[in-house]
Amino acid sequence: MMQRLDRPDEAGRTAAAPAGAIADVLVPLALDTAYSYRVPPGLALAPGDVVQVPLGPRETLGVVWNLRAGDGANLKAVSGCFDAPALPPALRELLDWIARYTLAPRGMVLRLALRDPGRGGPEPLRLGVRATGRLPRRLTPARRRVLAAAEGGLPHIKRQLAEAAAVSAAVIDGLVDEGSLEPVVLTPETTPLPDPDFAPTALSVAQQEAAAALRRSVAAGGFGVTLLEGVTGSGKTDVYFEAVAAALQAGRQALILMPEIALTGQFLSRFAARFGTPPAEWHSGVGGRRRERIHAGVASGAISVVVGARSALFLPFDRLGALVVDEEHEAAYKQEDGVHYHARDMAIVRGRIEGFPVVLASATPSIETRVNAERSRFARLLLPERFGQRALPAVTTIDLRRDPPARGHWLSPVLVEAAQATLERGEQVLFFLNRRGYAPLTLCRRCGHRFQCPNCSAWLVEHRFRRALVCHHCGHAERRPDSCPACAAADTLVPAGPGVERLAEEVAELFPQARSVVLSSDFPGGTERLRHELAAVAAGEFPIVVGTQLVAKGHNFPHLTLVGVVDADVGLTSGDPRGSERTFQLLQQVTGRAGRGARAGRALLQTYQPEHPVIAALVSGEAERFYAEETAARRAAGLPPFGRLASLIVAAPDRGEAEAHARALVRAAQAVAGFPDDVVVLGPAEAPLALLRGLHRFRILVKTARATDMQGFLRAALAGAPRPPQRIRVTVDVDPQSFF
DNA sequence: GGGCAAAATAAC
DNA sequence: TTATTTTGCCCT
Repeated sequence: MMQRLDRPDEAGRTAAAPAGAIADVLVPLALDTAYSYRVPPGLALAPGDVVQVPLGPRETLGVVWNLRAGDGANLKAVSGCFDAPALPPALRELLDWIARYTLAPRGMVLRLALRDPGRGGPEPLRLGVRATGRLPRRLTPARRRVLAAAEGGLPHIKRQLAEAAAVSAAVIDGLVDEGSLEPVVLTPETTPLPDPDFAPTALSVAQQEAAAALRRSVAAGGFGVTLLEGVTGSGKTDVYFEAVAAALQAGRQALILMPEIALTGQFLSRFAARFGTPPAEWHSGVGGRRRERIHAGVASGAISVVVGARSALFLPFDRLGALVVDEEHEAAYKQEDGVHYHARDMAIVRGRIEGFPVVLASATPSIETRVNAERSRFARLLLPERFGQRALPAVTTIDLRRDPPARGHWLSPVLVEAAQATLERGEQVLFFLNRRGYAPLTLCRRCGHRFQCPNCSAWLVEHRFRRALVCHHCGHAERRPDSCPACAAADTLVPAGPGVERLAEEVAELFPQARSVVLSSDFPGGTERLRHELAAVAAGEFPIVVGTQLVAKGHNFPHLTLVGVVDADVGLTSGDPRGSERTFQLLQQVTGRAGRGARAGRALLQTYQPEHPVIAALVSGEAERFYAEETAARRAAGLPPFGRLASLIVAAPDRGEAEAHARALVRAAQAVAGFPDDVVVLGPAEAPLALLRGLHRFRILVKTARATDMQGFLRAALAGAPRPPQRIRVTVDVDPQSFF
């Protein structure tokens, strides 16, 4: 694995500078500068090589960022070079760019692209068998079938050959003993490459036009961004598959990015149906050896298509010809710890550096992407209709002021009646409520005490199944007491408001004869069982589904014809600058789940504010109007994508300390930059992971609409701040387009 | 000033 | 990130 000094250079490369060379090596630590090392004679190095270098008293991994002449007599020497694929120049350029843009140390950005080479050792050799042409002494019918299947002398995997010949593995072993088959080592390249001409999909006219446009831009090569916008069910996937096919036909590679949650088996088989083989899969669940294999395959070109979550963006592709960002509006593309980056934006940067087209696909694009399309920075392709003449679900509101639920209930009689009728027709109903747990607030009906998180300002949410009060902000959990902690009265605690668990209780009472299931991210039994239940829902096993936003993503439910949104106002009043956009996207996706099977669907939104622009847009189907209004509102408020925003995040184990330091930083920033109104403390910044690590985080929002150099501003703010007191960390997040 | 733990800092 | 150095705090 390691090419040590005492071993000859197996790759056979000649040493770059025999007179003596110096390598500038970047190590994956919180360091911004590459360190210089002497290249020992006999070690052939090239920029991008993964090397081992001494660092202080230990040895560490690094990447050669630059090579230059010089004897480097006063420097430590590079210890060795790994047999891992070198980082292509364009990828190094991307990493430098991201470091500069996000103000992260270059070493931390490098970390994103390095996955411990050498760990796990070499790939275990897979053994296969190959026909030798020698006949066995006795030729039985079973043996005849095996030899027929193995004809041609190509190597076969034992199990697959046995299956193809409809015999047991014992027959194969027998033939090996006879010398008719010989064992051979299978090379990893035996994995078939996706075939762009395997099974082209029949496309609608609108799809054909969009696909042709994408094919043209991929075939022409060069950088460009295209927004592929299509209502749910319009067949965006089939269209961007054609972009992937065009890249393959041009002899190039393709990458499809998806939010991790959308990467389902359903998607992979769809890909296999089009290209004859599933793509390489890259996400947090892919571990060890497989990761390394994909890494190497991508670098060598043995892998031509990868489908992956945001980190796949840093794979060492050499010949990328197309990059698709599916569900581009998803917040999951934003990395919130370590290096703060938005994978969609960085995908575009990679496209610009390497010169290939980028496709952003969504039924509900983000505001910034729509603005970029309107300003012609992105091309826009629209799929306005559902595939196969299927109508979009009719969306109507239930005005809760006029048709309120019965006391202590949450479902309006109008919705209950519609659900009843749907169930009688043998169709499926989804009650959607984006609130986990039993009740969002617990209070004492004697003294009015409300349970609040000790760390955050949020209320504690009752989870009846777990018998706990949980903070959805930071993960803090405590046992639900029997008596009020404030006034000590017993049995006076009451749940206020509904969560999905409580809704399920009401549903069971209203429709006792119908099987129902509750689906949310805290589903008991973990991801495995959850996936199983989702499949059962898709198969129509549950007439009633009660679910949170989890059911809005990825899965297709062909039996679903009625979606009842129990509280359409959730998220509209939260004060989040992206609240309207998020709610619109979520409800559009959820209501779009109805009527994707044989029968038409409809959706009912329970709301107190039917006239709200988001609700009105959903009902009228005028997405365009929503985008126009929201864009105008953003422009007026100086919010993204019009205001330039960045943030400093101040973290410390102690809440008071973190806040005090955040305020000190704001004062320093104001003094240095002199825009008193454009620096605001927001906080506490939610960050479940940070809090699990025992850190409280405060976010300072820097809003500079004027043509100020954002980076200069931030550096000045940090430089002018008092020296950070002990145990406080400040991280910087520059993200003008997608702040929240 | 010793002994110990926590915090700060250098790493080519 | 990790190993080493410095600082802070309690004690005698």
